[in-house]
This record gives sequence, structure tokens and C-alpha cells, in this order.
Amino acid sequence: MHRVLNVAEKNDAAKSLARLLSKNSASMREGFSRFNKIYEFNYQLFNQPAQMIFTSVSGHIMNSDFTAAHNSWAQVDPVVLFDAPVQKKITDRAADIEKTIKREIIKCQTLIIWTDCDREGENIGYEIINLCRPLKTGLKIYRARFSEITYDSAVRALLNLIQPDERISAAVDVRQELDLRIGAAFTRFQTLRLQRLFGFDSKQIISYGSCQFPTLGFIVERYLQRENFIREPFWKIIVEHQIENNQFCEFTWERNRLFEHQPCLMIYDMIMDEPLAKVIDIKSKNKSKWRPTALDTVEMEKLASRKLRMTGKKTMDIAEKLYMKGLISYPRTETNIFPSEINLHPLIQNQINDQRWGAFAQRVLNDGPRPRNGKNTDKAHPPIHPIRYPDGQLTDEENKLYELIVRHFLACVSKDAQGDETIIKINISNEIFHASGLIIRERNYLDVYIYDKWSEKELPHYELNQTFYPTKIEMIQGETSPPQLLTEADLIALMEKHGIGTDATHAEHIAKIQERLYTKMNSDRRFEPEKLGLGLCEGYDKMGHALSKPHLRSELENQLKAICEGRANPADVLREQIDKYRQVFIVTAAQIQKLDDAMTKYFGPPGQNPPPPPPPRPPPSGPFGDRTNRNQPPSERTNSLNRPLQVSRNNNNNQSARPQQLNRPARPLQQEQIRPTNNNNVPKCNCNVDAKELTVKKDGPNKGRSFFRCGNNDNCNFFAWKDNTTSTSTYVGNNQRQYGDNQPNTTRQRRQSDNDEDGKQRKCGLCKQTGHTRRNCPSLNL
DNA sequence: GCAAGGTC
Repeated sequence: MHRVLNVAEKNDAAKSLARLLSKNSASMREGFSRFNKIYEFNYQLFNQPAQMIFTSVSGHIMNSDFTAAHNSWAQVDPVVLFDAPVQKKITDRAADIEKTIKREIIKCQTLIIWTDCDREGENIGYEIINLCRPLKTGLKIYRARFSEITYDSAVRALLNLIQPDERISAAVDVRQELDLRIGAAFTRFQTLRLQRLFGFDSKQIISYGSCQFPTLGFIVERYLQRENFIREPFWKIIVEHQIENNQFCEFTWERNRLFEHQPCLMIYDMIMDEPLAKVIDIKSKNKSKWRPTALDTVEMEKLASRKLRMTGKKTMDIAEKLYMKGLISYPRTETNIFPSEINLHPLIQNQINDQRWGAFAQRVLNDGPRPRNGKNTDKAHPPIHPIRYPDGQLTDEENKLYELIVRHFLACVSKDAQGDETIIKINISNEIFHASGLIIRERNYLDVYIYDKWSEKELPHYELNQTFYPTKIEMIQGETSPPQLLTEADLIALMEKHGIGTDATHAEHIAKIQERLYTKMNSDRRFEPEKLGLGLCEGYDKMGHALSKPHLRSELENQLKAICEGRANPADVLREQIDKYRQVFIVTAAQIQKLDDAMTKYFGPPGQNPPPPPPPRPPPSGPFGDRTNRNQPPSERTNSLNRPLQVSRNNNNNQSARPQQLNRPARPLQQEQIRPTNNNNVPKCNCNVDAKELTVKKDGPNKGRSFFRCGNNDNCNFFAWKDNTTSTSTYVGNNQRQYGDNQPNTTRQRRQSDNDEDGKQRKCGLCKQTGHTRRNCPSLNL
């Protein structure tokens, strides 16, 4: 009989495929590897009966390495590693698998490759082919292409067998060889040098890898952004309305905030002249809060990190255990679309007896499950979902992750939450403020998905065109705050965005750079670089090769894609990349002093052993504590600059009466206000007396900076930085500020941060709208 | 002793 050897990427896939195609009649026997069984059944293939033999590998069975001649770190110049011979060998772990395949192929006339239909899968396929082909002349070789492991897919694959794609496999060979050569050369070079000069332990490897270094680079970059952040003051106006029956409404300024004190004060002053508010718009609309999309690996890692405080590595380890126990589907998947073939009902049915979510599962069954799908598929695995309900004890951590997966799954197949949102806009002296409220109508998925919050906010009743006097109108000052250090979820998202690593390896790279002592997770579960990580990044950055940046890897990724699509020749790409990196290596070695200098900064001069501790780094903090960056949602903490201006209502219908104004600020003097009025450059305040010069005493970037306030016992709200008052004054504060062109440094900082990498249009410095600059900002035409 | 990629 025609015998066909079918080889899948892992035992689980071989088992499922055999079970599906045989309609549960496949027999099982042992191979040499206790993890990779052999499944057999008869099948009608190519219109003739065939004996199908299914077995598997466990991912790659081969590994690339240098030959023994280049193994010595001490005797081989690392630059030689760019050209030294590299050989692929069956790994020790795969020796048993190799024996099984070699024994089985002898009996067969046909080989069908069932590895995952991705780039690595194609390469693993060739590892199998190269093992089998020499053993059997005339062996027919096919590739089964399938998008998921279901009966229909498997049958379709057998009816449409194709040839394996050599180009895809070649792309992986290029990646492997480059990773090895570059990683080994730089790792040996920097490890030996830094051990010798800075006294690192001979066991401490200071590795370089094309994924681990950009990962470290993300952490260092964010850390430095935070260290170098210059806080900017801003001003905003808030409006409150307290109604008699204890109802209260706070209105937000449509301009959000201004980064200049004077325009804000001018607007505030105008508002205070005519503080009558008029309701100009009331909009109510349905609002949905979407249920989560089907769960893929990256999302699971991010969620577990955020909600369960579990590291990516831990998450994957536990997921692996749950998978091995048959509780969840395969945990390494890029797919967030449930294939139409998958029957969700029994999967939901499994959960209906659980105390915590059983009732919800029943509700989903009654309503009919409707998964919310994402947009990705790896054509190999379904989204992560529960397979069965645990019958034994799970550890605490297993329980937590299983719960997350079940709740996510049930949420995904249920319904979006529904609410009614109301937005009320008011106009006060042509300035617009708004308030929004929310009433949740149907919680739906929120009932099971305890990780999402949607808070209700009730608004008082307002009528269109109604007028009222706010009970409080206040101008307050706040300050921008530096971006936060990266969480693991942030880091994984960045890696994914820049194509660093794969869904299966993100967590490993993050674990690796901690093991290497380049970075650590602090008590807030955020990553901060260690001095070794800082020194490495700084040293290499000074050389200008961007080795700690993601671009090199992204660029390689593009070339690999070109190889896969036949647009590039693998040998050309390999040669070009090796030449490029050899050159980078040579230049790096030539200017290695730059790395030494950076390391010296953190570990003291070479030759000292053990290295001295680095100077202490004070954590960035300011008078307003940690807050979001100003590009992030405005949850800023503020302090009151002007005395709260209480506007009291003195009649009952919220209308007509003019508020009693207390402590009303004097009208600003506009430009005159900041004109120096004597030889000492002391301006007049709004009371027309010499302003009082003060110095910022609070810790923060403005500490030590001089400013002017009202010289008349704080009677007015005058404020000006001393270094903004004259064209000749030069301010040199702490080392974060140094400028002599009379441009407030804050402006420069803002430009940098506004010029974001997505190339969005620059916003006006005053009102933060696009389409004009601060010079012709409409807010100045008051 | 080095990388990154599969997987158990």
C-alpha cells in the first residue's frame, strides 16, 4: 500500500490532524521520542488508498553554530566570526525525533509537511525534508497548507497539496546566520573587554542580540526622556455649577489649557466681566463600550501583566502548563479571529456550572455567542480560549490565568455594554465649556469582564438656551509631567510595533535583559535601566550605529519579506548584511573608547576592581508629583494660581442676576506688564507698583528660577518669569536649562515633543489647535 | 560561555 509520512510541527498538531482526518479512528504507537507519538490510519489520497503515518517534531530540530575551530573566545578574533563557517546540526534534544523520522521515512513513498504555515514553519519543514530526502530516492514531497486545524481545513489541504517554498525557508536561514554571527561577535568582544577593564565577573556575559538590545533601547530611551523632561507650567479655567438640590456639575474648557499665562488671564478676565453661562448645546447619544477581541498571545501577556501583575515570562510558563493539562488552547498564537468552523457552544457550555461566571455563560448560550474578532491570523492556531473546565486542583497562579482566559473568552463572545452619553456645552463670554455624563443601560460583557471599568456620571438637568451663573470660575495652574517608565505591557506593545521578536519570544527577550543585569523591574512594576544597560546604550549611541534602536532589525525584517516574496535573492541579502555588520563591528572596535567612557561614567575608571557604585540618581519629581505627560489625557494635578473666584448665585432661577464678584483680578496690562521699568529690569505689576522678585524653592526643574509676583501684597495676579522679561537677560539654571536667546526653554522642549514620530501636524503653542501658530492664534484676538 | 527561533 502507498505509505505517506506526515510530519507536523508539534505532537499536538499531529494528534489533532490524525484524529480529524481519521474521524477518530487513528491508532497510536510510540516513537523514539516520548513526546512525539506516531498516529496511523488509512485514507483515500490521490484517489487511491494510502496508509497515513503522522508524527511530529518539536519546533526546530536543527541549530546553527560555528565549528570547533572558532569556539575559543580567547583565541579567535571576534571579527573573524563574520566569515567563519557556520554549520547546521541536529540538536541533542531532537536526536530521538530524528531517529523516529529516519526509521519511518524508509517505509514511505511520500512525505507531507504539516508544519505551521509561517516563516519558521517553512524552515522547519526543510529541516525535515533535508533529513528524509537522502534516505529515499524518488521520495515525493508535498506541503500541506492549512489555516487552522479543523476537519475541513485538513481535507482541503490534502486536496490542494503544494510544493514547499524554498524562498521562505531561505529567509529564515538568512536570519539565523545573521543573528548568530552578529550576536556572537559583539557578545564576545564586549564581554571580554568590559570584564577586563571594569572587573566584571568572568561568568557575567554581556551579550548583544538583535532583539535584546533594541528591547533594552526602549527602556533606556524612555528613562532618558523622563530624566531630561522639562516641566512646563500651564493654565486653565474651570467652571463649576452647584445647584440647590445638591446637584453639581463641573465644566471643562474646550481649549483644555494654555501654555502662556497672559492669554489665559486675558480670557479669564473677559469671562469674569460677563460670567453668565448659556447652554448652547445638549447632545445625547448611544455609546457602546466594546467587548474585547479574541485573545492572542501578545494581548494575553499585556493583560496578565496589567491585571494580574504577572510577568510575560511567568504568563507564558503558566499558559504552557494549562495547555499541557488540556484546559486551554495553544497559547502561542497571533490569531485574534475565531474561525467559523469552531463550534463555540460546547466551549461555553463547559463553563455554566462555575460559581463565578456560570450564569453569565448560560446567558451567552441563550443569546447565541457572537465573537468579536480582531484582524490577525497566523493561519495555524485559533485565538486562546478555554478547552475544558478543570476537574482537579490548580495552583493559585494557574487559577488566576485560567480565570482571565475564561472571562476574556466569555466577554468576547457576548455583547458590548450600552450606555447613553450626554454632552452639555455652555458659552461664557464666547468661551466654550462642556460637561459629559453617562448612564449605563446594559452592562452585558462588563458583568463577566471584571478587568474593565465603565463609570456612570449623572448630570443635572439643563435646558437648551438656559442661562445661569456658575458658582465658581477659577483659573488654575498646573504643570506638565514626564512620561512614565515603561511597564511590561508597554514594552511588549513597542516590541510588537517595531517587529522585535515574535509573540512567542517577547517575554524571553525581556527576561534575558534582566538576567544580564541591563535592566530591572522596580517596585512599581516598571522597567528602569541598570547602570550596565545605560552605559552600553550610551556608548553605542555615541558611535552612531543605532545598535540599540529597532530600525536595524526592522530593516532586516523588510529584506526577509522581500526574499519570501521573491523580490530579493537570499545570498545577496546575506552578503550585504554581513558586510554591513562587519563594517559596523570594525568601526565599533576602532572607537571603543566611547563605550569605555560611557562605562566609566557609571563604573569608575578602568582598572578598578570591584567597580565603584555610580553617583545616586534622584528620581524625577516636581512640585506636583508624578502625572501624565501633557500629550496624554489631562488628569493633571493643579494648584490654584489666582485666588478662587467664588461667584455666588443670588436668585433661585439660576438666571438674570449678576454674580457678586470677589477678589476680581485687575485687567492685565498685556505687553506693558512684562516691560522692564527700571535699570534692574523689575517690571510693574498690575497694581502699577514694582513687582516682587521671588525664587522657586520647590524641588523640580524650575527650582532656583526667579519670577515676579504682585508687589502690592499679592493684591493682583501678576506673574512673570524673570528670564522672560528682557531681551538681554540670560538664565542659566540647573543643567537641564541653559539658554541665552530669550526663548523660554519650555518652548523648545514643547516643539520637540509635539513633533511626534507619526508626523502629526504641529499644534499652536497657546490653544493646542492645529492650523495656525501662536503668533496668529485666535485666542490672542480678544 | 555568544543569537533568535521553534517547542515539551
